[in-house]
Amino acid sequence: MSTARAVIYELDDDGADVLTPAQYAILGLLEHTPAHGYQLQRSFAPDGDLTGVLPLEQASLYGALKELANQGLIQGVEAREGLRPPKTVYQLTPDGRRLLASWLKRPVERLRQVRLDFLLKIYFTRKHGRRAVRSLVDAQVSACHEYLSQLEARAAEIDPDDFVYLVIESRTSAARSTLDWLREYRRRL
Amino acid sequence: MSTARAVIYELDDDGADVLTPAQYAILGLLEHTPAHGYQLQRSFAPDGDLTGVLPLEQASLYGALKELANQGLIQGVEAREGLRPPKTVYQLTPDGRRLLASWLKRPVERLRQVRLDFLLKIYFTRKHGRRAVRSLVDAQVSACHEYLSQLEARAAEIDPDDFVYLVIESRTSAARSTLDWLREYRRRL
DNA sequence: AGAGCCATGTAAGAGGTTACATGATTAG
DNA sequence: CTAATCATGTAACCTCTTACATGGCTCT
Repeated sequence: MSTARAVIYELDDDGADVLTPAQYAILGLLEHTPAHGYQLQRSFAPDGDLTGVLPLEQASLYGALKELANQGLIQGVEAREGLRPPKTVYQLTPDGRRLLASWLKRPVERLRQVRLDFLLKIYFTRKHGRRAVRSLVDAQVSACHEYLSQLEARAAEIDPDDFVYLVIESRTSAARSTLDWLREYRRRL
Repeated sequence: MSTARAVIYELDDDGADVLTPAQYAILGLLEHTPAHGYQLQRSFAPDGDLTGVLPLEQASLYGALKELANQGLIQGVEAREGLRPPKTVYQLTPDGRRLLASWLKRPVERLRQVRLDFLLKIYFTRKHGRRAVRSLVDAQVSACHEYLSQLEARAAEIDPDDFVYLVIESRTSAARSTLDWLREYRRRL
């Protein structure tokens, strides 16, 4: 309990991710429909929606569920059907719901997260309607734009023959094309 | 010894990476000048060339050196200066040299490796002259091009309203811009 | 009767990070 | 004399992955 509250405070402070992408994904999947481990696993399986975005082994999934329950973000209830081994059906707690909501609103910080965490956020935000998606994309565009400015400022200070320049340049080009892609996506929304 | 040979065979078979990027980087640094751990550390330190490309903790560095020595890819000789604690100066073995050369020639497989492993290869290949760099970049352009074709083929089979389509599209755009960057770099060589 | 699905977990190992431990030399 | 630098390592911990263990149910 108190651990979960501490988590929320941290979030208010610096807005950093306190869970792994997989853990947020689980919260997202539980937002509208409670489920047990095996059901969740299907979302990450070869023909599930999240394949390709986020591979998640079965062992990691059950580990994540236990961890989320420990932190008071989800709550499990045992359900029995006949003589089968009991399954634990999980649902979000208020804390979990808050944490998910704050994660969904926040754009990702690093460029490489755009192709993973950001797409994940889009996936769950879609269920909140187009306006929510637009606002997330806008926030991400701003974040990428700022990142790009920082890179360009750094590049200006470096000798173009230096290896470091090549590295920065590579990142700059990646940031620009990510920005282009985001804007194009935004345009179509 | 026999371990190292097995490694070489594996390489000939499927051309997969058998070492971590950090380990290859160490081989690369040792190619022309033998060095001890503390010297190598400087290359990864805040003002070293490889900062930003490959962060490497000191504990990991010494761990990697031990592992490379175990595999017979580098060989260490103890050196003493006065009463100071002895330092171990490492140099490449013939096996290590072969493994490095084959890694340097090979383009990276995954898109996300372009911004790390590939730049690393460029860094070391530069010391072999412009022709070597050109040939590496050409190989990488081909690899990316093939990857892009595969993505486009997959995208054609998917319903554009599906979330998976968005994922593939994101990758496609990343692949295209990587390819653009590579070609632009190649043009300037 | 056997294959495959439902459903959950443990165990072992690899790899990486943080922190600590050691101790001499050099610069200010 | 004190701080920084030289130089190497160990120990505890965390996470992730692979593999195995369990056992009932459903369909053919």
